[in-house]
Amino acid sequence: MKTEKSNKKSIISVKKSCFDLALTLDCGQAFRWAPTGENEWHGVAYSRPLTLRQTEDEIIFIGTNDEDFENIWKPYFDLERDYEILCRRFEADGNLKKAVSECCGIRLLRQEPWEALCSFIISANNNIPRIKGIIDRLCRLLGEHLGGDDYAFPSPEKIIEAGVEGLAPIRAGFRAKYIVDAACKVASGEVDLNSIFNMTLDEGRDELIKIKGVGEKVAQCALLYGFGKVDAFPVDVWVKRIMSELYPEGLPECTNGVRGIAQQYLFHWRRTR
DNA sequence: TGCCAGGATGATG
DNA sequence: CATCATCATGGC
Repeated sequence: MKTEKSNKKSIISVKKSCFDLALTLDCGQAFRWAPTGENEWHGVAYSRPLTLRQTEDEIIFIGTNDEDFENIWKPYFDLERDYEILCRRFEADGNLKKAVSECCGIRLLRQEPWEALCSFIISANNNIPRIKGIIDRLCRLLGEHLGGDDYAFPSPEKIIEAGVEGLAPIRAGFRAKYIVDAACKVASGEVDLNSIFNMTLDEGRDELIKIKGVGEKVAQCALLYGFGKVDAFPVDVWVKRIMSELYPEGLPECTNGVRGIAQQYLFHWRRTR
């Protein structure tokens, strides 16, 4: 992945290689990106608004600067990982080869731990369009206004301040009390998110399921999307079907160490057919 | 109307 | 250890 930086107007572009905006931003791993035009998307992460545009052979980052690109967006879009090689690896398996042929271009997003945790608490027994709606209302209600139509993801403190009753307008249903419980345990340090970066998958899972509403699946999603643990393996209804139909003996060898990324390809491939 | 959606929980067999 | 009702909401 080569990076071309232009000195003018804080526009940065990267060579498009296994990087498709629609696939990456709308494959069920993040919920705060929306299309704003032909091959153009806008969203907020780490309290930074960003617009992205996709051309024939490159992805253009609009509204950022060199520092944020290096510190925020490079890790966020997993730009250091060679997805060409990864896709070759996956092609060793017949089913994954089909998924890669249709979904090559998905990159695994490294989101904020707290936002990823909350997002997947909200995802419980829910569908993607409504998850997006609830998170959007949550950010508008309690998130810092960043100008324009952009809001940051609210801090645990703001959510505690609102309480379950205060969250009523976001219409999260039974999940509201889980969001507040997560906020309390994170704010008090009972659950230390930063320490999870240095934990094994099992240790991280045990830490996260202290929170009400966080079970095996939500914990694995948080580890995968919020902590960069690409071997975490969330199993939802779709992946459950894939595993019982395609891999009754377990995942193939070529997914070792990056099971979460393989899962993302399989999940999206299966869900969109 | 009934069913489904990136589930967790507590009770029951 | 496997199964089940319940939790609330919007889209179809």
